[in-house]
Amino acid sequence: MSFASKGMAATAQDEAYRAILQDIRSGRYQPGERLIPETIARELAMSRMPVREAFQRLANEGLVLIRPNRGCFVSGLTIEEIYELFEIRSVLEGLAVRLAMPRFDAAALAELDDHLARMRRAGAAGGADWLGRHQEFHAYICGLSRRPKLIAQIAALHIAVEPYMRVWLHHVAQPAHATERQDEVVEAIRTGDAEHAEAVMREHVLRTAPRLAEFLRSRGQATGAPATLPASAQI
Amino acid sequence: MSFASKGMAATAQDEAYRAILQDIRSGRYQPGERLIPETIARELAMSRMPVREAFQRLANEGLVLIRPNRGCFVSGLTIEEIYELFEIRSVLEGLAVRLAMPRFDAAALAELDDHLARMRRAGAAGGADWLGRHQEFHAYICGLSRRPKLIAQIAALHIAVEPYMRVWLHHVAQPAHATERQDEVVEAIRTGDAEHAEAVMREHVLRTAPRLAEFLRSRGQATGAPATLPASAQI
DNA sequence: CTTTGTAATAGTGGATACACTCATACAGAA
DNA sequence: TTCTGTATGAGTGTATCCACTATTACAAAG
Repeated sequence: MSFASKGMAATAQDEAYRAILQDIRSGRYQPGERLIPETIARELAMSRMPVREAFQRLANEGLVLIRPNRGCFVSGLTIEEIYELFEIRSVLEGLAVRLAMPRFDAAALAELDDHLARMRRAGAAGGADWLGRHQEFHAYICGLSRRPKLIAQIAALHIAVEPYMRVWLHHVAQPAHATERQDEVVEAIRTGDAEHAEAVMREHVLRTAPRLAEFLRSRGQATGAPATLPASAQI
Repeated sequence: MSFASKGMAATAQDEAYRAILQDIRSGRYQPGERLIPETIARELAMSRMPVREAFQRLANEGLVLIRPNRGCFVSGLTIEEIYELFEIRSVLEGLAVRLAMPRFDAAALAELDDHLARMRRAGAAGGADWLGRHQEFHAYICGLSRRPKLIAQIAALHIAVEPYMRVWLHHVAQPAHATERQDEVVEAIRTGDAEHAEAVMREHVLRTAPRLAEFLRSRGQATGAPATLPASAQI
């Protein structure tokens, strides 16, 4: 399983949330695009109200920006913000792998190898679902940390950059799946040294950022104009 | 400034959010307690709708748990969950201080000393607002990282444990403000060694967890019964 | 042609209304 | 007495409605 939410939607609001999330992740709704509750409500055969509440949730996760009285916009990330998300994810996934270390027995290591194989296969097959496999790989490691909140936060970070990763992987000849070295992570885990695994994971996560940034800069397009306020922003 | 949100509430929903948040942080609403929209709405002189939307936001931040068709409950944290939050915060604040390092000039260091002094003063005066001062100290350091999302996440983590910290500080003879060594953090920052400062900050944050946990265990009370689902939970 | 004021319209936030779910209390059966 | 089924009421989720805001288009004045 990757970073997709499980279970069935119990409520209309939940249904709306999943639908919109899906459309943002897939890129159907572009950064900067305005989301009109009425339209979406009609599409999903419900009223505007549950859609509004779905907007709230998405806004809290930073995927959408609600400007009071102005509407709801898919939040575009600046390159700096993308960097920031990678920085945060690097330490969180570092923590996750460190905490997961005691649970890497032979079976888990075998599972890891399976994930590597699946990723390689997906990469060779054109890379269409490489991104999903890659997320599954990370999700599996994080899952072994047995820290629900940590896992949720990491998932949210994966999702936030997903649209950008998607265009990157789609438009570029030698994207991540050719050059990323997940096996380094597995190798580090195999040593059994938690500190080392943490350091390698950090490095691994961070490595993607500059390359993605460079691509987005080259397209000039990275930055969805309206800056995204981090919802529960404080200080 | 500590981890309080700034600005005026633009919308009723925002007003509700702030009011409820405040009451959870202060402990007026106890973990496990059920929040009834109608009641709160009456208190705030508005309808139940903006209150519901505030619930959504709070649920995403993990402060409240919405059970479909069952109502909204202040989420109690188990001791394990509290540990988890400290773990997460330790790596995030470690990252923050590392990124902030280049901005610690003489003026910033002086400011830091001011914060230390304020904390000591608050501690000596009985500790009533020590917690606030302590949060301000951390907020100042994190602020210098210039990473809005990172700052927001750290703030959310501070807030989540705040109710527990509050009872601890209130009920215990020698709480954090007597024994915590914030000066170690400042010392580490003064060395100019980013890696070192990160390590010390991590250690510093983690140190509180076992003592808080012990207190809560002794009261038997830590765990608000209904487990808190991490909102955007995935995998 | 540009600028500024105004009207029309689309869209937002909030209040109310309604149907359905769940919990509790109670009555009747075992 | 205990168990089970039912009724009742509180509370939730969604739809609809209304008032207000913002934006746009357009017209009049410079």
